[in-house]
Amino acid sequence: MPDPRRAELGLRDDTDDDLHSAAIYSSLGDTSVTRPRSRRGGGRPTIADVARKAGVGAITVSRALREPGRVSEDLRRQIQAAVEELGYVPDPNARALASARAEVFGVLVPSLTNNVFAEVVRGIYDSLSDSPFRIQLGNTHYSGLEEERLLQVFGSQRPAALIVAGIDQTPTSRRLLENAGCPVVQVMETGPDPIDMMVGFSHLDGGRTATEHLIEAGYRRIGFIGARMDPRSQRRLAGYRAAMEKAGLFDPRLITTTPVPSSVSLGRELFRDALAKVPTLDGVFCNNDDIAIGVLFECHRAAIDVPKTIGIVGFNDLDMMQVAFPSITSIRTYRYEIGRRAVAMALAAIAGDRPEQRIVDLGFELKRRESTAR
Amino acid sequence: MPDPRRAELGLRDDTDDDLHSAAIYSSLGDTSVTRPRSRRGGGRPTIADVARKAGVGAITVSRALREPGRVSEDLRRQIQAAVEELGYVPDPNARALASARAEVFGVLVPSLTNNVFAEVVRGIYDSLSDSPFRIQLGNTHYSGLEEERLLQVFGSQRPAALIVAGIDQTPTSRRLLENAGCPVVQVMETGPDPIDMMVGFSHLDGGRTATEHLIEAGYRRIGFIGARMDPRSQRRLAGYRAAMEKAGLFDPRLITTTPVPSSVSLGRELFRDALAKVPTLDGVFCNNDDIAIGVLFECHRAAIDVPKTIGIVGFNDLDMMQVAFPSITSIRTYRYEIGRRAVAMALAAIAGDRPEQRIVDLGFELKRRESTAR
DNA sequence: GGCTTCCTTGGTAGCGCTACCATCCGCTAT
DNA sequence: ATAGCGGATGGTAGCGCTACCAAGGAAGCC
Repeated sequence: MPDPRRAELGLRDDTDDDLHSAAIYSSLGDTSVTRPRSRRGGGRPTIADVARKAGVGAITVSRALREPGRVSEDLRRQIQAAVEELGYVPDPNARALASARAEVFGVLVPSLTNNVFAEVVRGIYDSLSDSPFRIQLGNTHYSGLEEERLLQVFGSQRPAALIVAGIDQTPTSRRLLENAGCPVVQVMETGPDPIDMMVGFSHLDGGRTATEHLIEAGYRRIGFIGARMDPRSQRRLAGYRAAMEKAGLFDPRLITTTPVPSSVSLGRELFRDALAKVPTLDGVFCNNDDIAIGVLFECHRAAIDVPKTIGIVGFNDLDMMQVAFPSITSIRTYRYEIGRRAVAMALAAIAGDRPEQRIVDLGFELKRRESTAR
Repeated sequence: MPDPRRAELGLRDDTDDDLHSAAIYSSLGDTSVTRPRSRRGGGRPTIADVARKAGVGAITVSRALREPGRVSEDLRRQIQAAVEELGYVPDPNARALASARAEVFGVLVPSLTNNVFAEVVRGIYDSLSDSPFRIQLGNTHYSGLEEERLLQVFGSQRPAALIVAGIDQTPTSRRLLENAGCPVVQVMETGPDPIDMMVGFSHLDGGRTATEHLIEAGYRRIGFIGARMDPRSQRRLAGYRAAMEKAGLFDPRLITTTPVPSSVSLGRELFRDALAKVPTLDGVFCNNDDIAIGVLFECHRAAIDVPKTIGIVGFNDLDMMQVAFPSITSIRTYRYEIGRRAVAMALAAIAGDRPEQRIVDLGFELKRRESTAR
């Protein structure tokens, strides 16, 4: 257990120890004069300790650890042995300070609990787990201001790469990203004007595809139900609108949205609102799957037949959608893959071979299921 | 956009600039002799720049930023002005190196996508967003070995505090945590032997309460359905077992588990297995809400009446449970609050007033709903 | 008035590491 | 042989910041 007193008093408890150690050193006629155990460090072994034990220069230890190929095998082995014996672990802070580059990926997402971003983040973590890179995750809460603040904080660490969700950065955020001096990947969406690199798909096309599917299935009074209405939701709505207008079915009263964060219960409420507004509603394209599930449950509760009376389409295709009864049609998106690809592109850029394809569109897939099988 | 060539060649592009700047400085008879623009730093303003501009010593700037109370208001204002004019942001790496303490909270969770941990993490982030602390989030994938590895990595950064999920650390992990030299909070569960501090609740009691509720509602052949079966699931199962044995209803064939990660579709499959094994099954206590939702959908599909034929209880009480049709009884847990409380305790310990209550049990609540209203 | 005490401010010396350059060695080309 | 070259190794000098100590002055005390 960590010594409570140490933390309580805000003290580091090494002063005595180290005076002590220094005394021992000098009484042994050791090299304590040239390197008295510092009063400040936690007493953990440093690269100099390893170097001394291995009988080499500190810089050679540094090289053996970072670029093993540039050190002869003999020394490498000796150094490795010394590292293990001492339990040496490099100090990332010192490393970052000396090299002016931290082995850190900065990741900015608007939400931690939204399954969609959680999947992207998981892809990022999985891709980086065997690398020396750490991850600095920031939650912007869908706020441009918060994004700017976090970018400032992250930038001060000189990260190796930055991954940010979305393409609608504020001018300030954009400038911060442009001047970050490291690869930048915008994820979740594709767009015309990347800061550096992009991985995602077109939410507009997704919304359009979902809506066209409902139209083709014979639904006519198709509502759009959306919560949160972040830029990606807006583009799905734009896709919905485009499809509806093209079919001559558009009616603004069919749209029900709220800035409130999305949830299953909200889906249920919004659907009731929508039905109250347009009793002839015969289909809904839901902003996301949580909303769609809420709609489905409300249909059950109100004994509305799905897909006969109402057709339902979701967005993202969570695992739940294929299990639901009836199973729910949704737009399958590749969140995990987006995370993986973003890391792969960033790593390539760091390694020097920047991918020539700066914008990667991973697409989506319409999963037709029972909820629209009329 | 970051200069692609810079990253491509692995070069930093400041060499020319800085020779340049140095030349300008000296031609202006500036202080370039005492501080020629370094070749290495990114050319960003340092504390020395601020100090010079404000006409004070560097250490005073440092103090003004960290302990404003110890600097006169006059100087504080001057320094603040200089900071803003230069756009100075302290380098956290240099700070950590010099103070042997990084302003970082290390957080270890077994999963990033499991809503339960996502909520805890959200609580942690929200509690820390106005503090100077950054968060280092690690995903252990429910692996003790991975936890040890991450603890090693995190420890090398000298974090200000560590928050870890669960109480079943390996001996190595436990030793690493004990020697971390910072406050440690174990979250999600409570147990008898904290490493330092704990915030959570009793999963055993939760499992028992859920099961007792089913028994009281008149169900007899009550199954346990669980996926993943991490230590917390095991304890819920133990609670189930205790309740069933006490009522003389226990039968090992009623238990259906799998080490596979939990999901809604898995819930459906496990329920089918359970029913095939025990056709007289009349209730299920589900390891978590995803499983419960899967069970509910399968009941719909198979036209099994809930709650008449089968009673369902979930665990965690996601928002969805109250919206489902029928709404699903569940054990409400306070994940977000666990995250907040863990941070509050860690911050208190850092500040010096360690909470005298080292183990905080936030409890749970049985939410009775339609799925068990027989 | 002289002394202690506290408060404010600054100088110095690192924190642990790596960039940069120098050195040394063994080898090849002439 | 000897200059030239590339690879291996090491020394030096920081990276930007803060712990530690010292100094100076104001305020309080006898």
